[in-house]
Amino acid sequence: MTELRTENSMQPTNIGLRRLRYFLAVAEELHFGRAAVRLGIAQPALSRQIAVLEAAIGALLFNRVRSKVFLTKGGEVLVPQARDILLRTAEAARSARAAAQGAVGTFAVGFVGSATYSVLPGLVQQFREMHPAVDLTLNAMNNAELRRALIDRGIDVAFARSRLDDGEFASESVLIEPLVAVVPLSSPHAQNMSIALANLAKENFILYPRHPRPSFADDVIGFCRTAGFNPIVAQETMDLQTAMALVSVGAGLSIVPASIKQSHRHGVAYLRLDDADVTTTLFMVWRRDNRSPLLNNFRTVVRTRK
Amino acid sequence: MTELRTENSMQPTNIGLRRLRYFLAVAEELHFGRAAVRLGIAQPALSRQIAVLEAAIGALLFNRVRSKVFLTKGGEVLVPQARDILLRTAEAARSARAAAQGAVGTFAVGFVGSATYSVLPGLVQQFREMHPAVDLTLNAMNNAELRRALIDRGIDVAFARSRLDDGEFASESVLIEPLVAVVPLSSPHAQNMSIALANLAKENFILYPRHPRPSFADDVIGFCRTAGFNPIVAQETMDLQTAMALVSVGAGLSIVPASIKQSHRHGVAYLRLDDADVTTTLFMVWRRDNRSPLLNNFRTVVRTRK
DNA sequence: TATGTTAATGCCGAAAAAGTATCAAAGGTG
DNA sequence: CACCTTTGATACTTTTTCGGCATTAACATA
Repeated sequence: MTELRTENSMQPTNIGLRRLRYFLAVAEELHFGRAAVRLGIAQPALSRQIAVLEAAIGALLFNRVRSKVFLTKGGEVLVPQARDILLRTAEAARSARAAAQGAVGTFAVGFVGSATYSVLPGLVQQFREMHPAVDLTLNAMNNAELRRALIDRGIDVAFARSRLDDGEFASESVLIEPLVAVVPLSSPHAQNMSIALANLAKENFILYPRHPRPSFADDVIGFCRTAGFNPIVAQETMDLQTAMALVSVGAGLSIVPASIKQSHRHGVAYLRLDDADVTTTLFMVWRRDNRSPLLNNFRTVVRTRK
Repeated sequence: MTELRTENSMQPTNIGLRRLRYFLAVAEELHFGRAAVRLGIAQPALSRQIAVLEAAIGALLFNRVRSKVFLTKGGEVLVPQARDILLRTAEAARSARAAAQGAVGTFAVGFVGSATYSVLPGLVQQFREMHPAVDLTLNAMNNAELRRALIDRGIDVAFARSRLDDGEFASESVLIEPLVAVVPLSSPHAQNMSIALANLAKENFILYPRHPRPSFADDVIGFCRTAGFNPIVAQETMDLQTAMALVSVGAGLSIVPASIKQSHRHGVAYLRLDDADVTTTLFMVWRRDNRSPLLNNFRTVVRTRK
């Protein structure tokens, strides 16, 4: 995150942000045609750009097993990094513009990726409207990184699925949401509106993230045990999007926060879980000794939002 | 770092990795003509690409004042982020390829940015030649992040300018190098081969990094105090490259590790410092309980390299 | 005022990307 | 098994972007 010489050894200039966006679209749809529609381009153009990207990287990113597309191991590794790069690019542009226009203050928000599906986008937008001159930055991290960033004062608030318990921190519950099961449309369960976890004991589970443990995947395993079974873990993915993509092609089912339903995905059905207390809570966490007035303003936005 | 939805709100598709590379070249040279030569393109093409980038970001990145080019505040903010994005892109491609080819193991190296000028590139290259199937990843961090990453086992070894003292860590000095003063060619001192710090008491110092403190900047201040004066800090920059660029246009002088001399920069001269013990040491740090055989192999490379 | 330096502009050709049409391979169906 | 559907790849054309060269504009300096 600091300086690094530029000149040497950044060879394959054939990667490009556009191609990374295209790659992510295909990775998320696992379908060239639909990905092309989503990107607003024709399918042949997409096929070729992916081919160019694969050549630049020096490895196949997708297995085209006739009429089905899967991520290769390499593609799976690339997905979260590509998202990260695109996010950082957007953030870099934002913060550069803010700095150029003479930002009055800065306010840094850290969050777990899954928070982007629920309240976070609205909160950020509202705060930015109220404080256009403040350079609000966003940073996706896991729980361990969030805790460290709070301690180091690298961020002002964290949105996490735990309180990151620490005597120095204060926290507040922002959103309690139920978990839902995501199943392929081809599954017999897809007809139902809801299901009990116990009925999924024989199914293949796709869990995430693979690292770092303990993670959301362990919470899901815990709920299954409470329901009286150990889930069959067919696959572990690095992130939620990859898990959803695998569900959509019938590789198994996954358990996700209900807010994910907002991101419409082809080929999957969402089932309410009948089990009680199968929920996940999003917390806002901050340092008690943070006296920034922006923190108070931000908390006000969060509270009035609810 | 983790998942994040892609579809919405990543608007200005006009940024592009190529333009970021161009931007960095201009930022480092502070001169369109020389930057164009370095990039192997003509100057008008460069001017226009920078203009496109500025339009995409929505702010001027350079002040073109009287045939001198300066970074605006926005440009200064963008520099380290652009470097970070390019580095991450290269790393993403590397790790995806390694994963696709079935990496036998992974080995993560963290480092402070200034280490890229000395032994680190050679070590990495040598290790990769010896272990082509190992996915060696690189990550630039500051000291606080390095310590945390070691504790969290996010990296296997750290290269830092301190031992990151911790009972769990072992460390080894890799390189002790003198500091040198960097002055504009226009400075009267530029004629000399060396100088005593005390003779710089009246000069404007450009220090880095601005964050996080304590940092290398504080070390430099400490050396000056030992030499009997408090330096006049004309400017603090976010990174070494920006500091060097400011030196080259006459904004002041800076104190940097001697290995920086390898990156040839126009308009500056490097002066040895006569003062004794004005040095900086690069340490390799790792966890005592890390039993990875790759760690031992890496240490062997480091030792035989010396 | 003349001259030199340096970034911006105009214009044109080259390269990259996207569109349309079409093909080929795999799976499903009667 | 013939036939149809689905889906990604290929061929070819059009559009857009990028870069080069020549020139200009803005300063600075002699």
